[in-house]
Amino acid sequence: MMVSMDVTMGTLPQPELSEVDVATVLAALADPVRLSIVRELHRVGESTCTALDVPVKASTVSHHMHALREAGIVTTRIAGTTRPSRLRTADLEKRFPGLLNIVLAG
Amino acid sequence: MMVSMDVTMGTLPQPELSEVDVATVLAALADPVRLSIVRELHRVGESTCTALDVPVKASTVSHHMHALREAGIVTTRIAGTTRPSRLRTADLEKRFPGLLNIVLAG
DNA sequence: CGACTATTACGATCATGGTCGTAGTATTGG
DNA sequence: CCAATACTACGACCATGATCGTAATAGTCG
Repeated sequence: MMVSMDVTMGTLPQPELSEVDVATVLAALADPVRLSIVRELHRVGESTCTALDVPVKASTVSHHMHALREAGIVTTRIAGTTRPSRLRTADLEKRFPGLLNIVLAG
Repeated sequence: MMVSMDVTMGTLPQPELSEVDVATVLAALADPVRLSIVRELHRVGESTCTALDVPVKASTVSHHMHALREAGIVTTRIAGTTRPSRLRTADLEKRFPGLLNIVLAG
């Protein structure tokens, strides 16, 4: 068995939050499945697509995660064959103050 | 000529903002035309559908205003044949603190 | 290498909703 | 009443995107 050689894995491509406009973020959040994904990520901290408890197929979850990533809402790191994602809480709060709280409160 | 008999005209049906869920508001705001309507309403205070400077036909503007009204974002009063609308700024700030500022800043 | 798992890419289907035109309603003014 | 204006209701068309199944890719374990 190999010891892990590099803890600093890469992340999937994601935009600078300063370059993301409001319309993109709102459109990404205007979906019930994606809203539940965001809330679950906030609750558990980090999760892969298959571990999420949403009523759609895995390929659909991947599609939604892609949309959330392109909107700057989540960041996804590469860990072996898995792609754990988590909310970009600090970045979002700086760019859109209060937005995350609004979404999580609902 | 008749003097106006009743300044207290009615308003078009609108929901209590406490009964509006986040998904509805986000979906209503996730459209470029509706975003520009919201921003213009904030700038001029109040406006009718035809007076708004948006690149769509009047019937489409009416459709969008209907969506914004059902989402609790605008209130529309009845004034003769016109229907001037304005943002429900205070209600929105109480229900979704910071949301309006995020939208208007973009 | 081969089996298994996690994920993504791709194409197909289908529902949602943005847009328009037309028609209908309501109010004002002549 | 008649005309004009503001708006809405309705139906039609069409682009977008949510969903799925399948296939392809990549890592892990033996």
